[in-house]
Parts: sequence; structure tokens; C-alpha cells
Amino acid sequence: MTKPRTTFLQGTLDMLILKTLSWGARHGYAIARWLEETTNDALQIEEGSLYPALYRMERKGWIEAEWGVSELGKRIKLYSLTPLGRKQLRIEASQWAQFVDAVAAVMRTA
Amino acid sequence: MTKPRTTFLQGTLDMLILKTLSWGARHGYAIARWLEETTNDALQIEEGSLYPALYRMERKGWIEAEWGVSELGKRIKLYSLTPLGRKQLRIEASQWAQFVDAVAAVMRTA
DNA sequence: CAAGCATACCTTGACAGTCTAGGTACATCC
DNA sequence: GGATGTACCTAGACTGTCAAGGTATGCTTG
Repeated sequence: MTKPRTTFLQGTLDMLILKTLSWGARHGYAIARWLEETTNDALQIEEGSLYPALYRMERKGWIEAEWGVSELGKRIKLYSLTPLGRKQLRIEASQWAQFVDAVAAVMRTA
Repeated sequence: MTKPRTTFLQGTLDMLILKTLSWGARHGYAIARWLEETTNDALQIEEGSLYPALYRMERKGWIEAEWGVSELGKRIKLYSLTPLGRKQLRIEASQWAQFVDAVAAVMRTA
């Protein structure tokens, strides 16, 4: 079993975050934990990638943040999807599907 | 139909080139044309990405080059897979499959 | 009570890979 | 002779990731 390659993550992190938030608001740390859990740690979300991504996406108007408090009493920055973010998710999901198809077409050539 | 996103290409270009060469030697320009054709132009291979990639891969010992002449009388640099490259192709294909599965697990969550 | 661990946030600097936009050279076709 | 297609290459900008640091706090455990 080969180690997962994070190089592939390039460009998909935004989509994965958008998808995570499509189920409801979450804070950064929780987004990372959820993604890792959902993929059985096949994806590792580094904080140095995560937080800049969140900042980037907020600037683009895809998500918005609100400060709050977690169940454990920690201050958290709760992110939720904007309508624009929801639209962006649809776009990225479609592009991703297309790309995966294209790569599959190359890789399955017999 | 949304435009294909080249951002996703990050990290997969090497694999796609390796796969292309697994069918036999080809020169750079032909590799790009073949990939575009095979994917119905879903993938666009920019020369500014292609040639650096070929150089990189040659340095890593995955491919090797030989100068020749095309059917059209142009000088071409014919690349072929080394045993190391063949091994690398297997590794990358496996990592790619894993990554696609992981993303699928996130995206299909209902 | 102190130490360690998990939660939760953030930033800086290096690095890798892609893209844009150029360039060269030559052959063919109109 | 000019346009187009083949075929190669490169410099510089840019984007996104990663490694490695940092802060703060609450809970558990010895």
C-alpha cells in the first residue's frame, strides 16, 4: 500500500471544503478532522494548507465566518457556505468529474 | 459544459506522460497531441508544462531521450520509458486511484 | 499542581509545478 | 511570400502546498 500523495490535492482542497460545509457550518479544525475521517486518513489536511484556503475562499465570497464557542469551550471560527459558494461547489464538482473521466480515458487505454 | 480546469493537472501530468510512453516511444509534441486526442480535448497540455516535465522526468531516470527525425522530416526528441519509469507508472497509478477514491468518498456523502 | 495532550487558531518562508508569452527553425500549402 | 503546422525550448510570474514554527486554553493524569 503506497503512501497517499498530497500533490494531487492541488486544486481539489477548495472543493472538498465546500462539500464539507454543504452539510452545515463547521469550523476549520473540524473540517480537517471530518475530511480525514471520511476518507480513512487517505487525505491529510495540513493546517498550513487549510487556513490559507479558508481565508482565500472567504475573500472570494464562497464562505463566511462567524466567531463562536465549541462544545469544549474553545473559541472557534464557524464557516458556512454562501449562495455563491454553493454555486461554486456545483462548478467544481462538474469540473472534477470531467477531469477524472479524462484521466481515466488515458489510463484505461489498452 | 464548464471549461476544463488545468489546476487539477498538478501532479498527474507525469503519470499521463508515463502512460502515454508505455505504448512505445514518442516525442514531446506527439505526446501532447495524443493526450488531447484521447481525452477529446478535455486535457490541454501546454508546452510550458510539457517540456519542463519531460526534462524533470529524464533527470529522475524515468524516461530517456534520443534525437531522431519525424515522418515529416523534422528533428524530434524521442522519449521512451525506462524500467524505473515503468515502476513509477505503477506507483503513480495506484496513488491516483487511491486519491480519486478518497475524493469520491467525500463527494458522494449524502 | 504540573506536565502533557488535544483542541483551535494563525503565519512565515521555501518549494514545486503550471501558465503566459515569448522565441527558434523549417516544411508545406496557397 | 505569407500563413500554418510541426517541433523544440525558456524566462518569469503566479498559485497553492508544506514544514515548521507560534499562541492560547481546557482536560486528563500522575
